[in-house]
Amino acid sequence: MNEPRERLRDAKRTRAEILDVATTAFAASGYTGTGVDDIAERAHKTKRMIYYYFGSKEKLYLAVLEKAYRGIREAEQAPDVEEMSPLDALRRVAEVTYDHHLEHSEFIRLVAIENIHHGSSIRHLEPLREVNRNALGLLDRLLERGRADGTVRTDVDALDVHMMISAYCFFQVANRYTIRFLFERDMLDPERRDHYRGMIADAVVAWLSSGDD
Amino acid sequence: MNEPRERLRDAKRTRAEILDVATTAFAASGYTGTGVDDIAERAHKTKRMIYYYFGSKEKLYLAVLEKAYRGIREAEQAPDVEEMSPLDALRRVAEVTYDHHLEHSEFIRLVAIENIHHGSSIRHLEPLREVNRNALGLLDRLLERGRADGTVRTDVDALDVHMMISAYCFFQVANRYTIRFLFERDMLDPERRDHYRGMIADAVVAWLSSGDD
DNA sequence: GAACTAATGTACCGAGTGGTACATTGCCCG
DNA sequence: CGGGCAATGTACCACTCGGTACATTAGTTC
Repeated sequence: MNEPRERLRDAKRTRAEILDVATTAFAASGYTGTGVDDIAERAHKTKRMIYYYFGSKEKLYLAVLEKAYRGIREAEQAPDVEEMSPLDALRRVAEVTYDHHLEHSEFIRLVAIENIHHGSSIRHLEPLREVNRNALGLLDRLLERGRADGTVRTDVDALDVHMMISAYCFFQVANRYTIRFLFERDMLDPERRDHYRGMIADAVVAWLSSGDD
Repeated sequence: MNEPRERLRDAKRTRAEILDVATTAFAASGYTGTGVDDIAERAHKTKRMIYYYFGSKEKLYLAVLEKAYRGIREAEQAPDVEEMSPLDALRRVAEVTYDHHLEHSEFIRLVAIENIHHGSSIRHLEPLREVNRNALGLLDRLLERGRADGTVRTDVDALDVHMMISAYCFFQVANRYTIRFLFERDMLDPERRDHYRGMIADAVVAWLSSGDD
């Protein structure tokens, strides 16, 4: 019953709302394609507020990028796979990663945008490196177990596997539009989702369980 | 000895030079990130010429996109694999596709840019659909042969395979910058090229030769 | 070589955009 | 309750950028 009364001036809320709208806007239209005025209007704030809280368009974009990256890694619920066999676990990881990507297309678009700009912004987000490298820990342990019991090939590391899986998921989301136009197939069609999830899972398992001699 | 004398006014050459510079510029900085003045200057032409030959920035970009797409498919030297076993042939296709992507990063960036813009431009390039669908013919024949002799799983089609391979290659090129920063690994390092080429080749073969029952 | 047009150069406009100066008002604290 | 500052509103600037009007020159044609 202690609902905090709706205040007209709420720094934290204002800042957060701007950040949310900015995330959507940048993801939708790119950095240069998004106007500060647009963001202000869509957030029902004035442009003045954006500069008050973020200082510049560039810094706002930086805040968006950082929050998106942190959010994605946190949301990445490490599936409980420590009990499973390495290969079963890797299959599971592939499946979870697939769903995760499809549910966070906004983040994927931000990554694409950042790469278009040669990573000029992410460079300033040093702390993200740690966050990201840690994300490889789970894969690393699974591969190690698999190598130990002879079920997983020995010539690939955690990042290799991560790349294989992410590439597949990323591609479908990021290139949805050109694919749909050129091949008349919507990769995000819910009807086909099981098929595509199964594809990467099958590929990863088959690949990793095939010998490297 | 009949060198055509260097003319000061050469419509075809001027147009072609603008198109080349524009391709590089758009690929490097995106659509909104590239100014018409920049292109003009770097092509040693005047802005006036761009409008004379292309009509608008949008139409220039469209011309760039079309030329890039056509060029990439033509350069796609279909490897001579009709004599090989289906699986060997598919391995070869994966390897060739990998190299092809790495050598045409400009094109890949244009695709990424186009998807950032929701494919709003490629929509106007109807003829490209035909070109692209034809590119699947080779894969289709290989899969058919493989299914016939029982070496290839039956639950995937040519586009599925194309996606698997392209996704992997595209990802490494398109996301080079964020990957390099976050994981301190350059996916385009020549020293690792054989490893990464082998990875997708192994994965495709292992995947397609694994059963689907 | 005169005439005609394709091809090019120059100078400018108007809208949009990132950013800011200055005024104002709600909220908390004593 | 009233002062003081955090938070917000308004109006504006400087500049970029896509696009164009108009003048000019190189090539071609007869």
